[in-house]
Amino acid sequence: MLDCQDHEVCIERAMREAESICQEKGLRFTELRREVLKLVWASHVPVKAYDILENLKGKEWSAKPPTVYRALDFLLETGLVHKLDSINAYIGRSHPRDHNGCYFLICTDCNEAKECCSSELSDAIELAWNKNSFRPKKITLEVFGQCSACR
Amino acid sequence: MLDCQDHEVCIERAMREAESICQEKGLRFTELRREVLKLVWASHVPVKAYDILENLKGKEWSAKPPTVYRALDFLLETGLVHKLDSINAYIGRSHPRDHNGCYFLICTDCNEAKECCSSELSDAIELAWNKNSFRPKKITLEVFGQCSACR
DNA sequence: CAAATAAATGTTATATTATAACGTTAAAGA
DNA sequence: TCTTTAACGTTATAATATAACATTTATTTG
Repeated sequence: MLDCQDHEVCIERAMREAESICQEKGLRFTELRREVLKLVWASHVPVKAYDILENLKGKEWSAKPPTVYRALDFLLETGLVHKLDSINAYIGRSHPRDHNGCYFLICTDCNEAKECCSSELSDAIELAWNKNSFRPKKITLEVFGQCSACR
Repeated sequence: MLDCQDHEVCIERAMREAESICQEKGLRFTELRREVLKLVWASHVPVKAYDILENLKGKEWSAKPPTVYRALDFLLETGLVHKLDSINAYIGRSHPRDHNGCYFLICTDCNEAKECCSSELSDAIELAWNKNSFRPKKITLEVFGQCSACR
């Protein structure tokens, strides 16, 4: 369980931040993209693309796979959502303005995913790359285990 | 480019180590599993399951998807190969006896993947989990970027 | 050793995840 | 307003992976 008291508040904060980020960057935050982001934020549990698809169909949309994947691509590029590659699922980013040193702790019991930012960690990672004279572009760091509430 | 002078030697070392690990653990290292491991080790570039499938068909095997996925599952469980979740590809593990603190540096230019072990890194990671009182079971850490030879 | 059991593989079918390609609509810029 | 571009609709299909059940091969046990 996350320390999110009222998830409605959580969603609204995320939507407001998304609005302002898109405005700043001159990006079009369309109805569809808004709706998909809301569906991703519907819980703190990572969601699957085809679940979003089903949910969109329940509303007025004529949704087909590309509908969802395009919206997700936009949200990923903008840093508003994160894809958990190891489970092919998507999760809203709590700190969409910080693009570095963030990773996810995914509880295998309750499925909740918590976004964490740690500069110590990103420093250690950077140090390790330097040793290998490797120039990192994208880091995928996903940790599965038990969260504090589930043990 | 990796500092592997003669890849044949590299493959043979990996196969010998696999043999002895399976023997120690009392696991059956069958012809099929051997062949799949060889195909994974054919290069230092991560390979796709369906490419292995095609290669198996080129030999005497009656290979279908489950043929390959089962063999890969065995090799994954035994720690002989690693799955790179972000690209759905498989790579031979150079240090199959060390199960911790290992990660992969994948060059987006030459596609080569290098296995790295760093205790500093795994310590930093562990520290971060402790802060979140999270008990990690599986860590996926994949770094994409440019290797030293490609810059 | 032979029978029983378990493990591995064969086989068919299908589920899941994702994208290509092209047409249409809506928005932004000139 | 016209042109251009970006977003979305639609059809089809590619890529990745597993379920379920039959058969074969290896191991264990009586």
